[in-house]
Amino acid sequence: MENLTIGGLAKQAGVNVETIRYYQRRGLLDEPARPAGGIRRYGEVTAARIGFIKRAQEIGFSLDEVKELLRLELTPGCHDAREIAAKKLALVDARIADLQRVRKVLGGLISECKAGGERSCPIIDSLARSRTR
Amino acid sequence: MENLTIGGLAKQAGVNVETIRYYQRRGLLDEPARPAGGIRRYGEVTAARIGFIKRAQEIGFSLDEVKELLRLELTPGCHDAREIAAKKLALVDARIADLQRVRKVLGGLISECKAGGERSCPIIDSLARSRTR
DNA sequence: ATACATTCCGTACCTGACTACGGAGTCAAG
DNA sequence: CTTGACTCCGTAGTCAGGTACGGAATGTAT
Repeated sequence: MENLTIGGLAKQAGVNVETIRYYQRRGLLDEPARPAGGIRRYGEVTAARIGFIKRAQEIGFSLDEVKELLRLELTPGCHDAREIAAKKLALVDARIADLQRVRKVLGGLISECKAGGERSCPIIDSLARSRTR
Repeated sequence: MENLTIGGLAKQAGVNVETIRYYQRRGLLDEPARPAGGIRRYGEVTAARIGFIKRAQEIGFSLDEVKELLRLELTPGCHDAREIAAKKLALVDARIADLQRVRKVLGGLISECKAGGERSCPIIDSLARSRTR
């Protein structure tokens, strides 16, 4: 262990070297000490941590939130993590609702458009008029 | 008409002055000629155009797409606008599907979290483990 | 020992849609 | 005629999450 260079770590974790540096700057990963003018070495633990970050991102957490979750990893209890997740869930729900509204408008315009003759475009027309809803 | 200063236009259209300038730079609005060292004047047409832009943005078009739609406003026929809208609809659908997947994961974690005892947090645990499935 | 590959480090650049700033010019009111 | 508000114009900063660059140092293979 502690045998990976930053390049090896990046390969292992499936991310760009620059991304690792970026996470270090952001405080999501710490930088191991540099042995007297040599190069840093990393272990599996760090690779796992990057995995954690990436999985958390996938389910919608920002890097700041991931940082918080990583902090919580060390503290016992579930409460704070649950709160963060619940907040995120609410945002996701709201975003879905938004998009479904958009979907409806867009779908409506498109089918109007298909139905109509060639006179003028309902999509353009609808945008040109102030919203009647 | 053509009696509004940029500030008045901004107020009328409900946007920031800087936003109007920005739209001009982006080519969504044209800049009226400046009368010999004086200040530009704008009319209702421009306010309506800004409304068009804002409505199009609301239903998810990017400024580049809006620019395209504005261009299409002048050409007869519906085909191109419909194509842009259909592409956008597909993206929206895909995004909704993504978010619903996220929603499910997040909801699952939260309820696991509520159910479990105090031993360790299922949210953190799940992120710490490489994804099963 | 000489290439060549990597690392280190700071800094700049990218996307999208703005927002802010600063100095100079212009306009309307008092 | 001065004050204050507004416009004009270019440039720079913001957010997130990275990516890219460039020069110096270090590591590795031949």
